[in-house]
Order: sequence, then structure tokens, then C-alpha cells
Amino acid sequence: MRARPRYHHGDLRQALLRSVERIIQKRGIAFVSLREVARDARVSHSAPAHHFGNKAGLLTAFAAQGFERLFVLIEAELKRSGARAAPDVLEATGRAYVRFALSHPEQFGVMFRSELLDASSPEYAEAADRAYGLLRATVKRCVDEGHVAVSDVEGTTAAAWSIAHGFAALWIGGRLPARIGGDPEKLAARVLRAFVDGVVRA
Amino acid sequence: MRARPRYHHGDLRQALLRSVERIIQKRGIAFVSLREVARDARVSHSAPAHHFGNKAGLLTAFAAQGFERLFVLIEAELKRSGARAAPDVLEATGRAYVRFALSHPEQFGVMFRSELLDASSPEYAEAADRAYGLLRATVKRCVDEGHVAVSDVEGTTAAAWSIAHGFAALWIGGRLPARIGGDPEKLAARVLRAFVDGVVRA
DNA sequence: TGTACATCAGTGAACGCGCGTTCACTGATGTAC
DNA sequence: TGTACATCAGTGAACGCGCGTTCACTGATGTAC
Repeated sequence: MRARPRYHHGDLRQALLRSVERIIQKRGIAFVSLREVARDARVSHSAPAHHFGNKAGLLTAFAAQGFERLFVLIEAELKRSGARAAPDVLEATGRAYVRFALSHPEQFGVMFRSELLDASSPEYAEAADRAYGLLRATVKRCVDEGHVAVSDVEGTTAAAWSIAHGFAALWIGGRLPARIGGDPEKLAARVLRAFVDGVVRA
Repeated sequence: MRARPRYHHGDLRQALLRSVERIIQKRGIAFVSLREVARDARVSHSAPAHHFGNKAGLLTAFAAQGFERLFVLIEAELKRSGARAAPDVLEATGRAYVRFALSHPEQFGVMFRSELLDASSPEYAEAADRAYGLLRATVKRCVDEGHVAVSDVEGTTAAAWSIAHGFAALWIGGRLPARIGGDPEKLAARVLRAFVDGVVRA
């Protein structure tokens, strides 16, 4: 935050994406509008349209940024954990997925709200593909190395994604906190451990 | 659909809930408004407020109906499948959960959108609790009967719910159809089978 | 069988509001010469 | 070092629209006697 009598902002695009996040955080996705985002960024109400075309464009860019962050966070977590064996890598990937969702719940929510997004955006599709590719490659390694009981890359990928995604969605949506509670990261670790132990290290 | 010069509708409440479903189906949740629902039901625009108080009340009633349907569908599926052993019951419960979501995607979407709902509605809370209770009781049986490797009712319940919920959400959201495709019920069956085999029949 | 009355279901006009999008514009910046 | 010009970033007024909610109302129904 610096004094801002300047006409040119410098990096308004990024600032607008930050405003989207802040608005969802404070008031909820229903309050995100081009005008509200402009207000939050202290800029004229037509500036967002100038950068993103329209509302769907703004949210699509926000969602794409989310997939990029997710990708980066997973890679960082893999490096950090030092996992080498494929099942360990898969487990760490799941934990990173959940951690991303819990630390950016506003963005995670938008990334999967297809009806709000511009499906034809290559930026968005590429970011999503990259993250998916990471998961699929790890599952494939598990299968190729003979860890998985049933040699089914597609089914196992769907299962792994489902359990991590479902956990994140149910936690963020308040279902699991209300019914089970405790530390989400620890609960996620138990859940993912059980899954990988049972299905992938079978 | 019958001719309707009548002043009293007969069962406007149910008709309005059906309109909600129809609107989401045809145009998406963003187009659900008290006025649009009234229009669809061919009734004055203030009639919905008369029945449900406000927009959140309408959507909450719709979501509660969803949890009731889910409960009924799971019970029917359990009866139909004839499953007796606890792990079989759990597997059938998961399949029914996914089947419900795929056959009522509009409703499933609303059931978990807390920010649109009136959290204080007892009708809603009870319907949700009943469905959750069913799942938890089955998981508990699995644990009590010694099927589960780690005796962790909470963790295993969270895991089972997560995988079924995640699968449903990813399929409805178009992620799994785009990346894996095929028949969703069959894919769900593979996923759930692998989970129950690995984690609950371990 | 008839009448009076309470209750409930649904109406329709009115309000104020925030929205997305368009468009001609102006201020700032960078680059060529 | 200076000037001309193109390009880009952001402005602000204007438009038409659909929304949620309120409120006094009227039509229909059921019930008591």
C-alpha cells in the first residue's frame, strides 16, 4: 500500500486479482462484481473490464492463477518432503493439494466453478492441465512400479483426486469441521495415509 | 401440468421447489431468483417470499429436500443390493451417493453451498444429519467388526465421504468427464471398490 | 342448508439499489529520429 | 537534448435491466353455529 495519486498503477492486473481474493474472503463470492473489485482496488469501475474483458474473464484469470499456485505448491512440497518412492510422492501430492485448498479457500472455490468461468481460455486450460498432469504421472509411476493392486491408471487417478478434492471441499464447506473437527491437516494426513496404504501400497 | 385459472394453487410450495430445479438445469444457479422462480411457476413474483420468507429460505428448503432424497435413495439402494456385510453396505452407500449426485446435479450443487443457505434452519440440519448418520453408522460397523486396518471411525468416515463426494463433485463439474470419461457409474464403482477393498476390507 | 367470519394463499404496485457493458475521453509512457 | 507521435492505461458519464423486499389488497377456503 503506497500513496496513489498516480495515473498509471503499475501492476493493476495483479492488484485486481488480489482484490477478488480479498472480497471473497471478507464478504463471499456473491459480492464479487467488476464494480466492487474496482472499488476495492481504488480504481475506476471500468478498469477491470479494460484488463479482463468481462466478469468471466476476471474470474477465469483468478482461477488460472489458482492452478498455477497449486502446481507450484505441490512441487515445493515434493521437494521439501524428499519423497522418492512413488507412493510417498502420491501421498505428499495429496497433502499439498489439501494444504493449498485450506490456505486459499476463496481461490479453490472459484477454480472449480465452471459456470462462472470462460472455458475457452487457454491460460486457464493450460494451468489446469499442468496440475492434473503432475498427479497423473505420479499415479502412473505407482502402477508401472507394481504398487497398485489393480493396474488401472485412470481409476486410481480418479480415486486419488476424488479423495483429496472431496476432503478439501467438505472441510472448506464446513461439513467436516462440524462433524469431526480437530486439526484439518492432521485429519487429511490420516485420510490420505489410509488411502495410499490401502490402495497404492497394497 | 393442468389448466390453471385457479387462484389457489394447491401445492405451490412443491411447485416452487420444482421450478428451482428446472431453472438451474436449464440456465444455471446464477439465474435463480425469487422472481425467476415465480415466473417459472406462473405465479406472482411475491408468492415465493410468502412461502419461504426470502431467497435463502427458498434455497435452504431446496437443499433440505435434497438431503431427504439422498437418504431415501441410499436406503432404497441398500435394500435393493441386499448387501449384508458392513463393507458391502459401505460400498453400496457410496454408489448411491454418487448416483444421487449424478441424477440431481442441480440439487447436489446447492446442498453444499453454505453461503447461499440459512444455516439456522432445523429442517435443513436434521435432513443433513440423518444422511450423515447413516454413513457414520455403517463405517462404525466396519470398524467394530474389525474390517478396518486402523480403528479410526472418524478418519475412515471422513475418507469414505471424501472419496464419494469428491468423485461426484469432479464428475458434475466436468473435470473427470474431460480427462477420463466413460460411464460415470462404472468408473465410480471401480473407484469405490478399490477404496473399500484397500481400506475397509484390508 | 345457510350465514358469518377468521384464516390463509396469492396479487400487484412501488421502492431503491447495484450491476455489466459501452464509448468517447484524457493522462502517462516509450520510442524514433 | 529535444520533439513528435503512437500506444497503452485508466476515466467517467450514461444506458437499461433485473433484483429483493415491503405492504396494503383481494380472492378462496374452511369452520362454527
